[in-house]
Amino acid sequence: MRFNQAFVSEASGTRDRILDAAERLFAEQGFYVTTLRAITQAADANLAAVNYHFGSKQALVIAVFQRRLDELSADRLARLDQAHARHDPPVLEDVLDAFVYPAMALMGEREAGGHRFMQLLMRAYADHDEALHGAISQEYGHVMRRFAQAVEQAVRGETGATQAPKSDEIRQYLDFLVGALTYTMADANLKNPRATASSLVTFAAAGIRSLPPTTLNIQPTQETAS
Amino acid sequence: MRFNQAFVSEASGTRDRILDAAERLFAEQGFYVTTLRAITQAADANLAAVNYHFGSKQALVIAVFQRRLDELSADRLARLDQAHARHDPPVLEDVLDAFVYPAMALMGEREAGGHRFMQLLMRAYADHDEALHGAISQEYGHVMRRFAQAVEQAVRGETGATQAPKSDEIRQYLDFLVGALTYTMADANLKNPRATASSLVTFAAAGIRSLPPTTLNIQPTQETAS
DNA sequence: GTCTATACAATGATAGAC
DNA sequence: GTCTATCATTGTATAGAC
Repeated sequence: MRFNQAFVSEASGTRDRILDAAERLFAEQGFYVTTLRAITQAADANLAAVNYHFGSKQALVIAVFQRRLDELSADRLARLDQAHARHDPPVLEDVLDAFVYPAMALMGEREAGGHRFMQLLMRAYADHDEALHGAISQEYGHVMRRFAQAVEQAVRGETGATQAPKSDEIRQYLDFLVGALTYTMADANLKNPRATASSLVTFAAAGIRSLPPTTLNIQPTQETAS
Repeated sequence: MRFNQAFVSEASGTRDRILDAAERLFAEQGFYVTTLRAITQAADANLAAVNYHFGSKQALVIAVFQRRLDELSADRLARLDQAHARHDPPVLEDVLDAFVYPAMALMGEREAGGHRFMQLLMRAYADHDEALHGAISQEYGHVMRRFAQAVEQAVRGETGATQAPKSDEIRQYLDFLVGALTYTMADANLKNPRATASSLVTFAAAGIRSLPPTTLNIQPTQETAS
């Protein structure tokens, strides 16, 4: 429904200019304090252009967001494919690294605006904004499903057994990983992202391996001392 | 500097009414969308009363926040003391449970507003608000230090060795726990908080136990399959 | 000291001309 | 598609009543 858009080469440059300016300003100042007037001024566009192209400020936020999120998801899935190619049942650490590394890579890339995106991700989850939350979980759902599948294969491959933890539990443990990752990477004072990401993979791998196989009633003794 | 405040029994009821109304509305709608006019109207107070008693909307947010946070911290520390009383070097799971349980308990308590507080916590970390972030980390810092200490004792007690993982690494792994906890509990669709909290303790305990002791150069082989 | 009424600048959004 | 003009609403500040 937007054929003209693809036809004209530099047609609606304003839309992209607004998108770029918004991303930069959101990263520098955050959603709330960044005004549409500041965005349009930086983009050399008119105030009303935002509402024309995106409908609302919230819609602009989602648009800016989704662009990065697509990038992140693509990077993760590519690395997951690599992990699969390396070993038939993938190594658990490789799978987790495929999930964690791309997020960490965002930290160093852009001009000091990497961790801002993680903050935006946190805010997206914290917000009651159903539209934003829905847009993210739709994209995220697909990725998470593939990673949960890969983790299940990895765990089953390790034990050599046909039994593996239930999918629901694996999904939950992946949620733990997402939480730890998002929270940690959102820290503005994070010193060594690379080392932190590595630690997180070790941490999560140990946690996932602690999952008991399905329908296995034998449990390790809880009492440890004295 | 506020002696009259303590003297008069029901003196400034408006301040508390505003605090209560703000908490409820923030929980229901979030920081951003909740206007001061809506708060003062719900509190049956005048608009200007907010700025008189708190100075600004941001200061009100912090005040609302700190009230719950103090409650949460006190609960956690009390349970940590219980864990210490149970075993001399505390059991790792007990320590982690002392940290996780109070947060989970918030979910069921208040009239469907429990998980909202966790969302507010996430939002606080996601926000670029330095004042809010500072107010939280100041309170949290003390608590986290005590828990890191307890975890170190627990791990050292398990191995029986005098060596334990470095404090910095333990602190980092606790950050992972905080992230996973906050993220998970902020989910509005969380079905079984109790079971989730239990899983999280198991998950984190395994992760922490995977930490290598200090100055130990021997590392486990990364290659797993074939 | 506590509270109220009122005013102010800035914001997101919209309508209509071009 | 773009722009100007305009709107209602927001957080905040002030003057003054009790």
